[in-house]
Amino acid sequence: MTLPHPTADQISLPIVLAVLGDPTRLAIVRYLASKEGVPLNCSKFLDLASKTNLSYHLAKLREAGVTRTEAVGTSRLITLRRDDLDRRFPGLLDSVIAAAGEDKALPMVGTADTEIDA
Amino acid sequence: MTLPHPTADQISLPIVLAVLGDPTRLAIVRYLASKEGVPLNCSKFLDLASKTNLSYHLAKLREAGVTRTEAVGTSRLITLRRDDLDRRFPGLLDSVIAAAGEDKALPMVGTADTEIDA
DNA sequence: TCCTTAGTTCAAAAGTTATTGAACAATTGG
DNA sequence: CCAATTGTTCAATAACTTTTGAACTAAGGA
Repeated sequence: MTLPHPTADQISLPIVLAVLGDPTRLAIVRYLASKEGVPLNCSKFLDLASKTNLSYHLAKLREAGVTRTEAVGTSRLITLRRDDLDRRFPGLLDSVIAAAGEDKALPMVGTADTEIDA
Repeated sequence: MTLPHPTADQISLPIVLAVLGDPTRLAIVRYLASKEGVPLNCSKFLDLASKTNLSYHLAKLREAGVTRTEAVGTSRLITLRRDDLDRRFPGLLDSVIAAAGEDKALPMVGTADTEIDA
């Protein structure tokens, strides 16, 4: 049940930049980076957008090669493709995440939510 | 005759990423970086797009704070806002330019042209 | 002054991306 | 099996972005 992902060398710079150029998706990536290593499921991001819209944005991130999505039961476990991105575009993800970390204008994940660490 | 530019602190990360997410604009930025220090005029980029369309893309770059545009006579001298971008988003421009440098899929500036160094 | 060069503006058309709601599928727990 | 949970798909619409051509401005040279 593996969803379609580009291989590392299929990842395109303009597509990655365009995909990260959306505030909702940038907020998702920032949150994924802040929990690096921990695979998160879609519901974590429900305060950013509707379920349907989230599905759309998470598909964009996956198709661009920014995230990896594993289907486990009815859940999707989402992780950052850090090694592939670092190999392909050294330093890019780090600088984007560092810059996003400072950004008060970006939507926040886990502010209206019950924030229970599972 | 100074055209409107955002101040350094008005430069927004998602807007910069979205603006760089267009292949034509990324090619412009790559070329500007390759000639860093040398202000270029719009005509340098005529093999990327029509005059009208270039005007549009160069305005996007300027409004996002990626480039600075000086009006000199009937020309516009365009430079990268490297210091402002570096201050605001350390490492970002460098990693984008390095990644773009390798990218064979991006359109090229100065391939069909008469390439006379003025 | 007239012509050319360099670039902008405007409105329309074309294309693309984002958002929505309703309906669907698949897994899991009771 | 039934119901709930988790997420997807589809079609429609809304909202933007890109591209175009024609008309324009502003400066500079003959």
